[in-house]
Amino acid sequence: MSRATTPEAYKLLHEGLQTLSRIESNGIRIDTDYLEGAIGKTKRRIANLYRSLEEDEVTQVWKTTFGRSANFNSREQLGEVLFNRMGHACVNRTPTGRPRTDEESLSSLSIPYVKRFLKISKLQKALSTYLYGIQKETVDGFLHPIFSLHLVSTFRGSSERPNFQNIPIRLEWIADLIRQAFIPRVGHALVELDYSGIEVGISCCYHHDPRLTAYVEDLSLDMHRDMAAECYMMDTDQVTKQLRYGGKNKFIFPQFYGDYYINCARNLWDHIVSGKLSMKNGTLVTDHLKEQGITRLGACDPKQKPKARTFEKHIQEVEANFWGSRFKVYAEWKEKWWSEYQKNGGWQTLTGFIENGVFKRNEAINAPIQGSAFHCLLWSLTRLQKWIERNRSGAKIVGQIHDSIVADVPVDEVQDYLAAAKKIMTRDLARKWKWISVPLRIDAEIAYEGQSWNDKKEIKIEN
DNA sequence: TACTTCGGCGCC
DNA sequence: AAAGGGCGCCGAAGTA
Repeated sequence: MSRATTPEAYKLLHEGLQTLSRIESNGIRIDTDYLEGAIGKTKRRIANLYRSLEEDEVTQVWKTTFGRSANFNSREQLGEVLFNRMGHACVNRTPTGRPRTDEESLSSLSIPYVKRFLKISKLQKALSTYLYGIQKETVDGFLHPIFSLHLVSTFRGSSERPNFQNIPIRLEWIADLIRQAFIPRVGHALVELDYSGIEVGISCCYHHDPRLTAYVEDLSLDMHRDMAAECYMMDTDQVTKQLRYGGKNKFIFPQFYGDYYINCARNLWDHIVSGKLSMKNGTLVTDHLKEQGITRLGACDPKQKPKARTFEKHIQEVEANFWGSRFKVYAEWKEKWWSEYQKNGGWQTLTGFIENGVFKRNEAINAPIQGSAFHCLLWSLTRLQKWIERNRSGAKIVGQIHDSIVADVPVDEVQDYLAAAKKIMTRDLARKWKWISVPLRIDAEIAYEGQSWNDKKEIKIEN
């Protein structure tokens, strides 16, 4: 059970919902010709890949195992073929005891068939969830995703039919395929504004950890680079973009979400091994770690104590330092927040919402941060929509992705829109909520007329 | 045919 | 002491 307790909290949701209705009504323009072509091409690519596997031994075993009911899309059947018929060792199982057949488990087998199977899976996901998913919801060249405020336990928003909040972006070749379908209206540009590091910033408003606050305040500091250096035991000036990515997405964020050293060690290790990553000076990171006395990952078994000279042991120490020293105040806040929740059965967020119910430790600690961060976005969204109406702007907000706002803006209004949005999202919001104790920053990206969402490039905001 | 569960995977 | 926060959508497989 959760409620908007204060009048401001109620107003935030009430107005937010009206804004989201406007966004749904606006819709985003879709290049339907492109979509049709991309669907055809992707279908042919998938068919060709399957054809190239017809002679493979795995295909033959698959046929003798399943006969008429063979389904070469089925991961469950693949698991049966590989692990029970062909004798490959299954190291990963799901909670129900079935062999795990996710990308990570399968790619570690290094079987040519499997490599191609995974490629087909990626294309199939792109085709069914995205290309077809977008096409079947497009009406007269526009897509109108639904945006809700009542479905997420943390008070974040959600999106469906289709989900506008999980359009591929991480893998370039998939992003290329999907995002080209999203285009600006005639005479418009797509403008995307996102709060940089809003959840980390809002977390500081709860725990006031001085070291984390310093990272947020001082742009010359770089937490992700620093933690990559510590995890991979190198100087900060040896950290490449990819290694920084590992520090950020395989250590810092998982740690903030409540993960622990065993998973982090595994993922950090896999990151450098499967990517064959090097330091800036060209040395392979695995070779470098060897020089530092670390030759292997370690058992990564929760029941075993990590052994000396393993990467697992090292990351355990990094973790201990992370919470015991570096972000000690944050760690103390987590304990306090958790025990207060256990005592009271709920909490109140900085944005004026009361949340009651049964929560696990990690959920209780993350929910207020995630929800309050989204409320920053939601407030900005309504203010921006009001600015658009008041100024008779031709800008149309077309979507929201948790910490970002996507709008379709007349080309000659772009600078006005950017200036107004920056004022609202940073200065006005900080004035509205006095508890915001860190600087608010936004980044802007733009895709011009004739381009697509896939072409968005960073753009400076003039004050 | 309709529905549920599971595993998997896309995003923040 | 426990051990990854939040979603929506897909196909496969089983059940009603």
